[in-house]
Formats: sequence, C-alpha cells, structure tokens
Amino acid sequence: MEYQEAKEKFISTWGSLGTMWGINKAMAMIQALLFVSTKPLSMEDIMEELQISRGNTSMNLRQLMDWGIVTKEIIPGERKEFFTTEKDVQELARQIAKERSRREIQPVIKVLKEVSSIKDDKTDKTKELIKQTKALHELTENADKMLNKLINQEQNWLTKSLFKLIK
Amino acid sequence: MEYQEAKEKFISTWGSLGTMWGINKAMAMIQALLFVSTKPLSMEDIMEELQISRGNTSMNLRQLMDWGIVTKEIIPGERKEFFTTEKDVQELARQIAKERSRREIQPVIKVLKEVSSIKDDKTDKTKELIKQTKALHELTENADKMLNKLINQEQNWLTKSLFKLIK
DNA sequence: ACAAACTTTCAATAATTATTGAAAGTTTAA
DNA sequence: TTAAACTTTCAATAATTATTGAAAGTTTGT
Repeated sequence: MEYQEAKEKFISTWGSLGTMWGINKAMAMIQALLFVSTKPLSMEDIMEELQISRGNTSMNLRQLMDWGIVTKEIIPGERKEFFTTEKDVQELARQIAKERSRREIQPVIKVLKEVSSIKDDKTDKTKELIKQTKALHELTENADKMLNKLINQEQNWLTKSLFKLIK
Repeated sequence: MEYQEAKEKFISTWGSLGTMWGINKAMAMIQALLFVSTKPLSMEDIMEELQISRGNTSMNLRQLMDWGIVTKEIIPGERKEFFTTEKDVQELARQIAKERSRREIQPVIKVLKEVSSIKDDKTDKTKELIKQTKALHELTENADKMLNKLINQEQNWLTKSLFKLIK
C-alpha cells in the first residue's frame, strides 16, 4: 500500500467510525487529515483534499475548535488562516472524553437522578422504575467519574492505569 | 413528577442518548421500556406504549436480540411472543461493550494496523502518517483490551475496579 | 475609505437513515 | 388441512441530518 492510498484509507475509516458514534463524517475526516499532516492546512487545502465545500469546511472546523481539538495558526506573511489538530493521542482522547461527558453524559445523569427520585407510591411499577433508573444512575455516574479522573490527570496516567488493569 | 411522566422522560432521554451515540431511537426506547417494565411485554404492548409501527417494533426487537440484550419469553397459554431485556446494569453494560468492540472497534484497529505498517519511504509525510496512525493504533488497542477485560470478568469486577481508580 | 482576500452564515437541496403498512410468511389449534 | 393469530419482510415514504453555494460579513493593506 502506497502513501496516498494509506492516507485515504485512514481518513475514510476515521470518517465512518465517527458516523457510528454520532460524529459527522466531514468533521471526523477533517480532523484525521490534520492529524497526519506535517504542516498546518488552509481552508483551501482541506476543501481540495477532501473534496468538500467551503461552507462545510468552515462549519466543521468551527465545531472542531469548539471541541478544543483544532486550533487556528497564524502564519506570518499569510492572509489565510491555517489549522492544526492536537497531535498527541493522549491529549486528544482526554479532550474528546471531556467534551462528550459535558455535553452528553451529564444531562443524562441529571435526568436519571430526577427520575429515580420520584415519590415511591409503593406500587410495583413505581418501585421497579426507581430501582432500575437508580442502578443506571449509579453506573453512569461511576463511569463518568472515571472518565473525569482520566481527564484531570497528568499526561501518562491513562496508559499507566490501563496497563495496571490489563496485566 | 408522577410515575407516567417519569417513565416517559426516562424512555425519551434514553432514546436521544442512543441517537447521540449512533443507536437508533426506537431501538433505545424499546430497550428502555423493557428495562423498567415489571413483566415481559408483547409486540402489541410495545407498539401501543411507544406509538410505533409493527414493522419498526419487529425489526428493532430483532436487532436488540442480535445484540444479546433482549430475549424472547415463552409464556404458557399465550400465543403471542413476549420480550424482556437484561435487567442487570452490569451485565447490560458488558454486553453492549462487547458488541460495540466486536462490530466497530476491531475493524478500525485492523485498518490502523494496516495503515501504520506501510513501507517507510523516508519522506516526512510518510513518517508522519506511520507515526500518528501507530500512536492511534496503540491507544485504541489498549482501550479495547481494557473493554474486553471488563467483559470477561465476573459480575462485580467493573464496579470494584472503577472504585479503585476513583478513590 | 476602498477593495481585495478571505471567512461565515443560512436557505435550499441532497444524502442518509428511520419508519410505515400491507403482503407474504409462519405457527398453532382444532 | 385449514384458518386464525401472529411475525417478518421490504418497497414506499417520511424524518432527520449533512452539504452546498452564493450572499453577507470581516479583516487587512494601501
């Protein structure tokens, strides 16, 4: 497999992985492209390489910046804006975990807490609803705590912890 | 908040959480409904409660069974089929983790391995592609190993491990 | 202040994904 | 063996989500 083919394969695989986990294809592909690029890319570069429109590129770059995994680079003497992504996989993982926790897991935990706190009227169905949502609430909260722990540790904590768990 | 409202809130929240993580709404809602139900439900029951069509119900129940988190119950004297979901959150989490690993993570690991193994022609861009996909490969493989570890342990291992990590 | 070089916005459109419902298929009881 | 009771399948349709492209907005250099 040659460079170009390998690169395209990587980008499109990353794109479809994104789709499977609720992240849009263009967004995932832009990040993948930046991730293996040796230098910052302009909007033109990205549009060209991925064959997507200016609007699409602009919107998805913005989202990636909102997620904190892509940053604008000012290149002296250039009028265009250039973009790079976080190159360190650990940091990338932490950032994504952090954002998904904040945006998606927290609101669900909130609802689970509310629902599991309704007044127990002693009927079977109410007891079951409370019991089951409480169990889910605990599980979700634990998983999320772990995720947050990962997020707030220094660089290599994740790898070390995983290693301890695995061996 | 009363029982009915709480139940509906739980089901629809679970449904939209599903959507955010690439699982379709009806599938997530059916699972949620079964999860808080005190007894097995028939297709009619599910259609009625969630206001979805027979075809939709049938297809999504099938998927849930393929995922191994819903099972058919035979109720003596009843002609209809009845369904239940795994009621234990630990087991549910393990089953979902197992399936998502098998279906989605493994194929990506395979591609990352392929791409990171291309011939190094000593150009900067090839070196960067190899380096970055290799890093991603390692991270993904570690995370997946942990997931698999969780899957193959006895019941309470997950909670215990998480607890150890958190404290 | 102007205009060239750029980026953003957003209504229109396309692509994808989910849902319906009726026909075909299956199972069961008599 | 028949037919009622039920489930599955799948082409048609609806709903959702992503993408385009051109107009509006912004920034920069002169």
